[in-house]
Amino acid sequence: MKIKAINGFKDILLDTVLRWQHIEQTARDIFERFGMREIRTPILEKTELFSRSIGEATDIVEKEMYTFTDKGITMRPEATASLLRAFIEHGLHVLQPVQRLYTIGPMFRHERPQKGRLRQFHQMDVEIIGAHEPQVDAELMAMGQMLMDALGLSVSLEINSLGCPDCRPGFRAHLIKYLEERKEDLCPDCRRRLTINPLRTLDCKNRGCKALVQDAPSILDALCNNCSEHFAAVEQTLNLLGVSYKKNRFMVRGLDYYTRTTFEFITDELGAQAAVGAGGRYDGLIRQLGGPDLPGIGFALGIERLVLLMTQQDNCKALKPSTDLFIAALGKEAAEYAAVLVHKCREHNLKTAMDYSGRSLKAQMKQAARTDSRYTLIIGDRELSEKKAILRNMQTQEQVTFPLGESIEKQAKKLPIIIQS
RNA sequence: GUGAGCGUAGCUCAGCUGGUGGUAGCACCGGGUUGUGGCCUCGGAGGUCGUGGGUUCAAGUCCCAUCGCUCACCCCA
Repeated sequence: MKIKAINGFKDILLDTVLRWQHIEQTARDIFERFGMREIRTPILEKTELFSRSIGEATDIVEKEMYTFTDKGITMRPEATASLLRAFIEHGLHVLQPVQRLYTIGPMFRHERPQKGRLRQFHQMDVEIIGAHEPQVDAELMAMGQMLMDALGLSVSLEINSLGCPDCRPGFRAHLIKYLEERKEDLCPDCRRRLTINPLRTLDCKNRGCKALVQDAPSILDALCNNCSEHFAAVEQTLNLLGVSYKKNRFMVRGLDYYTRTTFEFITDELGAQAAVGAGGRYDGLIRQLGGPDLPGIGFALGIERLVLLMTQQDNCKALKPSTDLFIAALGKEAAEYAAVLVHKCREHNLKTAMDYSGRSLKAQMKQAARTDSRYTLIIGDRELSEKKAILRNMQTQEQVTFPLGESIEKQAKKLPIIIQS
């Protein structure tokens, strides 16, 4: 029996890795322009950390966590909880009134895999802790949009407010009342949601529910003055920054800790998975986890989903591996000579390759083409005795003589100058 | 957890109502080009048809089971 990777866990191969690297590098660059600092936290945490932050009754905590039940530890299903734990544990708030943090890494959820959804998936997670100002909410969204633009991805930004402990319960009661009166018209899932998480009905894909919910009370009308002003200021700042967005009063969040502003970067090109990034404000969470009473806001981007989108929107043509120089050797002595020259060239910063199998020149040229080599240096025993190798520009097909008279060290210094000019 | 679909070469796939596994495409190796890649051309290598049972003279094909994968629901990045 062949051993294969387990379901929902994927190898990331060769060219695909280049897309990952490009996404991560672009993200780090932009995050750091916004003053974000990277932190890295362990993958395993006390189970309680997640149940307390994400919410005891959420699907994630109820049935999706990889938990070592005998040890009371869990593989993180998301990053915010871990990041806040580290923030609190190390008292990072005393270093700066506002901390801007990001982390990149794998998350684990035991869900049924499908397109854009895996059991081990990767997120880039950004959090701003200690700022309650709505400008920060908008700034974070603007940063997300900047990243999407830099990656050449076309997605849309939707925003909503979920209110706060002052106004959400009232709205919730209102909504329940409205839905109860129309219970017969709801899909079976929504009837179940009514008791577990009534806000979720706003998000239902069922056509009947969608229509029904159109006339349901709107959370945006139910916000208290503070939340309402906050949301208005977020909108105003987005407008000032030139970030386009759409208000979506039906957008809800799966995790319990969200308050006020929530937002999603969405696409309709990933099958059933719409969100490539999502987040929001969580003003009570840090205190709830035993830390100082500080507000926070953050969001996560799904790297696999970005890679899929990027591949689908065809924005990765330029991402190809290449080699500066391929050295083709013919004959035993030439091969020995070439092996040393290859090593020296690498010391001088050239991406250099050769083939040790002693195959025909044709085969070696083919290999050079396959590695997308810019130049090929041909050294046969004949060239060796005449102290003149042939340097071929693979693109223009021009060939010049390259003298082998000097020491290998000197040649290795000269080659980069020729090749990089 | 629920539902549907699919497992044939490294990859993408043909294979009709059962009758000897494809000169298929891509990739790989070699020749045509006596020492020059991409294009062309010729050849070569590569398979327990996911696995186990059953029906049959005969199963890649039909039936059952099992494993795996995919997509969708739920939920979510």
